[in-house]
Amino acid sequence: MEPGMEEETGTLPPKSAFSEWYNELLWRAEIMDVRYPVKGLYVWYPHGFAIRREVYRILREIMDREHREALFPLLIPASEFMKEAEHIKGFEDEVYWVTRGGKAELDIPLALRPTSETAIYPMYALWIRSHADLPLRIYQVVNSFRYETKHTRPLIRLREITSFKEAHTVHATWEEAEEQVRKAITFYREFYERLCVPVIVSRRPDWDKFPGADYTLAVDTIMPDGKTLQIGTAHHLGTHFSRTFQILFEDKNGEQKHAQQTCYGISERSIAALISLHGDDRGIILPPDVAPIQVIIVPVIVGKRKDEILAQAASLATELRGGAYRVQMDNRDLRPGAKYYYWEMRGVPLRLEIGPRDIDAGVVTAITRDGERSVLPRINLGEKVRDTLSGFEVRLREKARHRMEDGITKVTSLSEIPPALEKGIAIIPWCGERACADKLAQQSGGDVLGIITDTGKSVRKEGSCIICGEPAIPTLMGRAY
RNA sequence: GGGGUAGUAGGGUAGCCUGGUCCAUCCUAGAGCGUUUGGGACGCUUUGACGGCGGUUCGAAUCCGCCCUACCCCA
Repeated sequence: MEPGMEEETGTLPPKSAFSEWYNELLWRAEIMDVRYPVKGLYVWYPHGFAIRREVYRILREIMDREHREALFPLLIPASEFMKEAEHIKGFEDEVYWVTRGGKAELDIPLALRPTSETAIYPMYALWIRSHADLPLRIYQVVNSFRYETKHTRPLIRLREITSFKEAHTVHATWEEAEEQVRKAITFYREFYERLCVPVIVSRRPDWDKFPGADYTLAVDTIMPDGKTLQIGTAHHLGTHFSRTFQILFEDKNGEQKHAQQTCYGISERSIAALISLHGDDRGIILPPDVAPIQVIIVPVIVGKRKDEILAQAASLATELRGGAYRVQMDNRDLRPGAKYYYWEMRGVPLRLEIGPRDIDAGVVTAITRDGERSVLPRINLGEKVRDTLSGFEVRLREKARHRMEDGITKVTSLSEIPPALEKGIAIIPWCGERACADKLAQQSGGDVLGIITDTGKSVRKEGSCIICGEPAIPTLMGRAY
């Protein structure tokens, strides 16, 4: 940086410089500390971890409606891991191996799970006997390890994924499993709706599906720099794994059949999207649902009325906590302005100020994190706070949705693709052939994400392929993280 | 995978080539005391570092080797 061009200290890099903004935000807002001395591993600060807890509370709430949570071991014996050929091929280059216990070499090396199919399915083979055991729907929230060789990035590309929610379901028929994949997408849509994160769903091309799947649906969003981030996937596994791991059930006619399976996952990339889409030049912005502190009360103290003001602020906090808000009062010995900046950096949705003027007028001054100021009467404050917060949440969701819509461009010719990718996603007509997809990628600098669908099927033909002119299907292209 | 640059206190930098008065410096960094408080307060006092391991040397932030980590460029 040129001398004299320094940023005023105390401010973030502008969000328009997304990469720098993101890196600095992570520690300034106390989400992740990137200084842990192992590549690709990062530390959750308490505030980041508190956000994680709220986000995963919502995810669990949704999952618990028709899944049960369980927990499988981190270590997977090589003998199990190496059973499914496609799966091995997809992961073998990024597996960490435990080969010693103390000084002794292990007879069978143990893999640190990169994903848990091969830990879970041997047990499913024991658990499942008959059609009465189906469907089986289980999930777990665990860490997973992948030896990433590309550039690692906190919350986005990790060697330890700390927060992998993976669901694994088993069904009697292919169609039932297909229906489960479709439902997984509706669960994820609901989850991201609650985070106010807009998403777009597509079916990944066959060469980009999960290793060992019949097909893969993926949930993407557009980051502020225009690149796409995959923030959820759902896979129809068919009988690939049930054949390998001998997951058989006896159907109503007494016949032994291979089970049909699905799996689907979400990781802390959800939190990367959450903070990236909503944040601004002052810090992160959290939807009330996931804010560890929803309301921060800042007493504005003047010397001679100090006790009175603090008492009023404290009773305000008590009252609002009774209304089930997550409330904190900031009575540190700092100037009010310093506290405003502090809590704005950390994303608190609503700030209530109470000072001599407010007390005398019987009001509280309210400022939402997006800068809307209002004066609320002190009586029935709980109701007013609820309305203020829900209005804020709606604005946040709508703003993010509009930016996403602006980032998606429908194009019909090759030359239109690069400018569309600059902004975000291009919707192009594509025939489905790999050769054409490779040419598209090569000539536009983007990747084919997949065909637009929420269900994996019933895709309509529309237009003709940009490369070969054959009948085409609307397809997403983007620059993927 | 290949190449390059760098790592000095909580953060930002100087010093390194030419080894020694090096107790370096700045900040919304930390600690203490006091005065303050409606958008980043001020004064005084004070704490703290040379990425890790090994080597050369009477003496290493500085020279040499290996390792780790970060960033950039190319595949």
